[in-house]
Amino acid sequence: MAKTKELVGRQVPCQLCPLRKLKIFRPFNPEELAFVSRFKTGEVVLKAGAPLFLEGATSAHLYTVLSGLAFRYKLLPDGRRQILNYCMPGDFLGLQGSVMHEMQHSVEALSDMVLCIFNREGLWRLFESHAGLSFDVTWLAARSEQMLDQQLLSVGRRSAAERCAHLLLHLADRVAEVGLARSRHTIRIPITQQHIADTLGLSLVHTNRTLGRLMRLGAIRWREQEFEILDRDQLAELAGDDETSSAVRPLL
Amino acid sequence: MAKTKELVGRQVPCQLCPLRKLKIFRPFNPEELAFVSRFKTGEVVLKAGAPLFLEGATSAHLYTVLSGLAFRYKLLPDGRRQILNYCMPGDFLGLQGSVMHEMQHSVEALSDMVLCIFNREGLWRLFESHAGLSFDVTWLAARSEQMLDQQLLSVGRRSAAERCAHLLLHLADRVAEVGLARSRHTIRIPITQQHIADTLGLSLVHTNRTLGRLMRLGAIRWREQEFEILDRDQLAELAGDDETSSAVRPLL
DNA sequence: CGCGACCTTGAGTAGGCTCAATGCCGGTGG
DNA sequence: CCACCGGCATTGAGCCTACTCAAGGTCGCG
Repeated sequence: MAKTKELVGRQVPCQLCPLRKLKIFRPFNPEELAFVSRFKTGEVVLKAGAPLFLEGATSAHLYTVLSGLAFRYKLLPDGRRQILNYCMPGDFLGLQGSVMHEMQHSVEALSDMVLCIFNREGLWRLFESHAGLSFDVTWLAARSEQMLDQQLLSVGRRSAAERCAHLLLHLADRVAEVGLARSRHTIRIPITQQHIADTLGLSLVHTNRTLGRLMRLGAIRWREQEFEILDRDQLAELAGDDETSSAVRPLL
Repeated sequence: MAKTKELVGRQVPCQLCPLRKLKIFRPFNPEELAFVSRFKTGEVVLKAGAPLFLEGATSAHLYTVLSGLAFRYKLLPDGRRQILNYCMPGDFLGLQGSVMHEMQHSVEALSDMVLCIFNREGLWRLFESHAGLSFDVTWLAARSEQMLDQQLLSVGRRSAAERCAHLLLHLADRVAEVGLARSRHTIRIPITQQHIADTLGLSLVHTNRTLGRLMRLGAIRWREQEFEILDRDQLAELAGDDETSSAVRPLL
């Protein structure tokens, strides 16, 4: 049986973290970098499909995604699943668990991933000693709240086609931000239509038909677990409201 | 013309804030209280229906709800509205605006309200000087993210009846937490069925019919802009998943 | 070669939507 | 004092979006 979760000792020192080179992340001063480096206790490697958090469990850890993708979701008792959002490199995970008693959502790897591990006590020390970094943590929390707001607007008030258009644009933008787009509009993420459906509050069948319609319109291309934006303007028009929220952000 | 927004100089000193007596709020030590008191720059009085924030505007202020209710919402260009959540006494508003460039959502008073005003720079001083309070701010952000998660699950995956049941329970619980329930289950909040509809991603007509069904089941009572929980168990059963998240929380 | 994961398509159903009209109530102006 | 109006709840009718059930296709893998 293949291991799905593997713990690795400290690997990349934060100072050399490849993510920091991206201009989307604000530069840290050496002192901050040193602290974050001490804050980090190791790395985990996750196989695609493996759980990182499970709803109801308590987690002593915080993570920053180094590479790979994941999604956050909740289940209803009868198995209906709602995907809340997607986690990309640079995202900081597990704050809810560190701050509340137990996890109120689950997280599952979408692709193989590597994550930095921090622990709760470290978070407390961070607040005690580094106002700037504390502010960063809060900033990140506010940002993810914003993304949830958008998602809620979509699911609550947009039609199926609008939702699809909006989600695909949003995903494409986020992927591009962290340098994962192979070209300007070609996105390769290991996502199935079932994921899309569970993200948008639609059924699988209807999602398939809606994507099919978008394909016939020439707006996108879909080929086994990967999609491509062909006509960004058309999608943006459909989506209605194209908030481009890509602001420079901290990376813990 | 009646004023809809009125600025008032400092009124209640935080040490005497009536909200602090509620056991749902964690006790602050005198030093913290003193700081928060300095952080506070005044109060606003809002008439029901008046806006507190408008999407796209920048706001220099943060607020804590002292009394009254509000709701946070987003609009689509064509006017469709999604209510994101409700704001109750003790809630801390405007963090997004303080932390990002501009507001990505609007807030409107549901009833007459009084709010404490803080300003951005104060927030920064808070982070610099009070690790505990900074942590509290983050805690509150994580909590509201959690509530959004729940709401998203509801809108994405629950049926109309389930959504209504869940929302009414949720509102009743929150109102009771801050001591606003007139009795164990009688909730009096100035909410219309249009608000419910916009919260749940349903049409007004369908919301009305669904509530009507709940009324005929004897689960709730609805009388002009106020409702009452008659059969909590039945509602909880319908809602499926009754997370009672009422944890002791900070009050800024 | 069979199986599992995923995408696709058809057919019938139903949950939820729109349009439209009615009733109630409180406020306002003549 | 009454007529009118606007905001809110309610109900009927018909439609359509999105759902369910079901089957079939492709591809990769053991």
